[in-house]
Amino acid sequence: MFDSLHKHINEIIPLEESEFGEFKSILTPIKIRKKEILITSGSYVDMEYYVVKGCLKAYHTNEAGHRSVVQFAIEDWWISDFNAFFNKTPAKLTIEAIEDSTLLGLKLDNLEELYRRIPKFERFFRVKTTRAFLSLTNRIQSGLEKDSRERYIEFCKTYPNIEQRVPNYHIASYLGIKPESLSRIRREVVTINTP
Amino acid sequence: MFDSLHKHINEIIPLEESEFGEFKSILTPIKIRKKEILITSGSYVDMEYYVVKGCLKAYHTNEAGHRSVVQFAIEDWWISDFNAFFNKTPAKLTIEAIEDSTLLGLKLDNLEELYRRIPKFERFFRVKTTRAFLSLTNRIQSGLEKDSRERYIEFCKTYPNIEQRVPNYHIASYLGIKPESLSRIRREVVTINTP
DNA sequence: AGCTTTTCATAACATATATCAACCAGCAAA
DNA sequence: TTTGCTGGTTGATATATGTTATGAAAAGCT
Repeated sequence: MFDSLHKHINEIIPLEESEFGEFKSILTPIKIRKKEILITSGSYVDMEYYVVKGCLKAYHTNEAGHRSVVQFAIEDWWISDFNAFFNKTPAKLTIEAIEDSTLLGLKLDNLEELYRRIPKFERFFRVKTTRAFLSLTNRIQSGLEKDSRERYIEFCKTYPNIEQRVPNYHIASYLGIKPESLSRIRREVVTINTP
Repeated sequence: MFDSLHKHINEIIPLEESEFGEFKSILTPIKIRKKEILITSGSYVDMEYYVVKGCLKAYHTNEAGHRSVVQFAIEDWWISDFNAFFNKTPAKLTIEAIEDSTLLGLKLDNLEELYRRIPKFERFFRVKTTRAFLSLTNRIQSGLEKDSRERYIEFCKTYPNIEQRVPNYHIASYLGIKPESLSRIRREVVTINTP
């Protein structure tokens, strides 16, 4: 249950066994079935979640009722409505399991207490957040200068494991296009690659 | 010169005078004139920069030579090619002054050393990075679900001080549209607001 | 002041994507 | 078996944005 997380942290900050033990003690294991809701839009968000096993999506619903997938998460990723989590405001996102999933929940209060007790964790999360920030800058850059086909191809290369697991209409939503458009793009891309 | 930065940090982490003194000692004051290049695409990036006074843009140039503005920076913001800075890889962005500017440069090595000596700074930059991450999630969400007009209006509301200072074609580029499209949008928006 | 460059605006036409509607295959539930 | 649901595809048309070209006002420079 905790092995993948231990490894995940150790790749950035080597930990004593006891330090990881302290971390473990503030985590809440959670099981969630496909289609169940982890975070409901409008509610307060007291945890961020590490994905041990499974696949989830975070989506936003606008005034017109249209949904956009803001984030996917699979094994070894963190997911939450981070805005709501860090600012203690009501969630604007909904988070739903795409597959049966196993998570480890981490509360903000416990995290801040952990930072005080073991500063290594402050470093770990600084590094993680920096990397997350950098990957968002890349996503924004793609959105600015690439057309839909290029973004789709890039998505397949960057996240082959996600592309295999989630329905195409979720990917379309993540790319900011309609499923019909993605279908047409896929037809062209597939045709080009199969002579 | 250092007052605004001192205040900027103190709003997140109250510092002893001596702690800020240590920070000051690793900063490099830099003056740059309008249109001068701060970071050249392809070069290595040894600093991130705090803007004391002025206005700059970070843009990416694609294979076809088209440029997209990835970031603006005005007083109290940080700017760099953060990907190149943190990963010690060649810059993919160009950073150019839009106005004569005064900056404070911070080297990665000095920053990491500072983290070891005064852990408060690790906390400060964790918090700053978290906020930067959150603001990028908002920008991505806007890109997914809003059309160009809405994104332009949102930009004007969020960054009125930037909208006043930079030419419209820079804003168009930041929004991922062509200046001609922004011109059309502005005509409609202005018409609606002036009966 | 006079000249050049920058910035913004406009128009006509081209293209990509959205929209709307219909359809189909696979599959699970009844 | 039928039924309904999910995920995907296709076609006709509408709309938004890009492209190309032109011009004019504003700003900067000598």
